[in-house]
Amino acid sequence: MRCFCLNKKEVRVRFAPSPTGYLHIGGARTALYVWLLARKTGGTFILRIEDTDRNRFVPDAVEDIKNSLRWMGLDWDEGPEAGGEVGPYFQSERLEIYKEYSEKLVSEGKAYYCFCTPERLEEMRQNQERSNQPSGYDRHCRDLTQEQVQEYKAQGLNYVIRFKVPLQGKTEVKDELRGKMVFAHETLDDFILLKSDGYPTYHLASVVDDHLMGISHVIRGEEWIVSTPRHFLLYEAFGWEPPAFIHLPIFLSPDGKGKLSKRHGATGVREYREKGYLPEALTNFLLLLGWHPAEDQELFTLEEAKEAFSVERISTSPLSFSLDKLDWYNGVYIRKLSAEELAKRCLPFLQKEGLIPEPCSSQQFDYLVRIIPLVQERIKSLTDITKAVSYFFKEEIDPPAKEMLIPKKVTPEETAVILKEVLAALKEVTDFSEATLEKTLRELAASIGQKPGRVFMPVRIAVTGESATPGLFETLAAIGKPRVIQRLEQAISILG
RNA sequence: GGUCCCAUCGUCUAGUGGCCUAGGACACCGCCCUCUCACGGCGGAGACACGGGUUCGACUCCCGUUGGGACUACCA
Repeated sequence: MRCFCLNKKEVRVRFAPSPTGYLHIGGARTALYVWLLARKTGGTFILRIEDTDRNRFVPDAVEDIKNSLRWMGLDWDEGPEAGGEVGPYFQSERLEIYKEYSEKLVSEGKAYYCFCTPERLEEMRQNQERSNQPSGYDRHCRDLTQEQVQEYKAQGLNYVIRFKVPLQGKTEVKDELRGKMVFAHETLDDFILLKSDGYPTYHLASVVDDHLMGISHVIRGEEWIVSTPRHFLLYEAFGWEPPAFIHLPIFLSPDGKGKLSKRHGATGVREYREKGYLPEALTNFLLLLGWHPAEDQELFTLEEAKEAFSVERISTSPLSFSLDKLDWYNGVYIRKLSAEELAKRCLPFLQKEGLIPEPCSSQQFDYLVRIIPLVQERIKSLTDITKAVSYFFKEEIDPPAKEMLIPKKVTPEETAVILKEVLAALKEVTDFSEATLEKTLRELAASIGQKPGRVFMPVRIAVTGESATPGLFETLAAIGKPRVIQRLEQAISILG
């Protein structure tokens, strides 16, 4: 039975991404849950940048992470730009702290200097693999004497600091969702705390920082479960009380094979943004990926999620997600937007396609706002807007193919006659409004003895070049008489 | 290989021993609405991995099997 009781002490939680790439969709889900827990409990949400890997550092990753979080509506109380009492919030600026704490463990005999070269380690690993032995450091330097250490240091050899894992016994760790897990010490090796470049490993840095920053709950991906005993061992070595741990189920690839990775399409939040997804849709989608409300409910604003969220309803099984649901959410939220708001959000996509100039005149924008309601329930992504409105903005459309203009079971000649009748009738219309156009065209169809559809379809294609469009009359009205006449004439000449 | 985690419709999930003939959502199929497409409405198909226990009674508890996954770096 899961039981999650908030301690009396204040909730301080952190999202601690590593700037080795753009904000990953899985990271975004973690950030969401962490933020939700903070907001739900009136706690503090901290953003901490774990930039301790100099080799994989990506220069604009921090910017991307901050932008993506903001785009999703997740604000942080402490961290980069926000400041805070327990900074700095970049681990690369806390090197002295890690050095101090790791040296402290060495002096207490709980950690030791290791001078093994990468080459030796590599060879050891290969031997272990070849003989099917469990992998792990062979503790070659664990029992070096003071003198040996001094000598190696004097020689200028590179060294790391390793944690001295007890040879016997076991460590019991607790996950708030999964309960207790036991790890025998024999299965743990003497992991590195401080690398030879003076940077800490994740294990050291996260434990030290979580303690120093007063973190109450660690929410992180399931891939960290097997490292948790190391972290408990560290808390114990320092004499600190460990926080509560909550491991989130990982995202599997849509084909169910392995972790979600770049091979399986978009993994970065920015990619979803560029693909025309709304932040409302993405967060709602992510919210229900691994968490479920007490009462069935599919639609959540961030505000509602803040109310409803609870750690104990997070699921534990790994999940492979399909984007179908995200597309559905996107459509739902697109339909909820006001015409003006949707127009604003679509504008960059239209400008990128060159359909609307940059900067956009107020007339252009007003026209867009007028068109939006016609296509609003027909697009499921912001990128769909360009195709949906192109014939409204273009002065001329590409001539439709002849076959396309001709309905089934109708001859080209008959189609031409119909379009000519329509052309003649529309030329007479002075009030080019939806209502008048509908009345005119319906009466015309009746007078020439044609079913409405037989008349409307060729007109639709002639004027838009598309067989699927918004309602014909509102479309004609929005395109305007001159262009409608011109496009009808173009179609008639194609048939002629 | 070793350690650990997980297991209900295709997908996300509800389910905490009798409320389950297993509920919802997306996707799928059909019908309705209709000038096309969409939206919307109605309906349909679709799952408790397997085997042992425990119990008057298991989707629910225990064990095993199988399957999936994570980790196994001077990466996080």
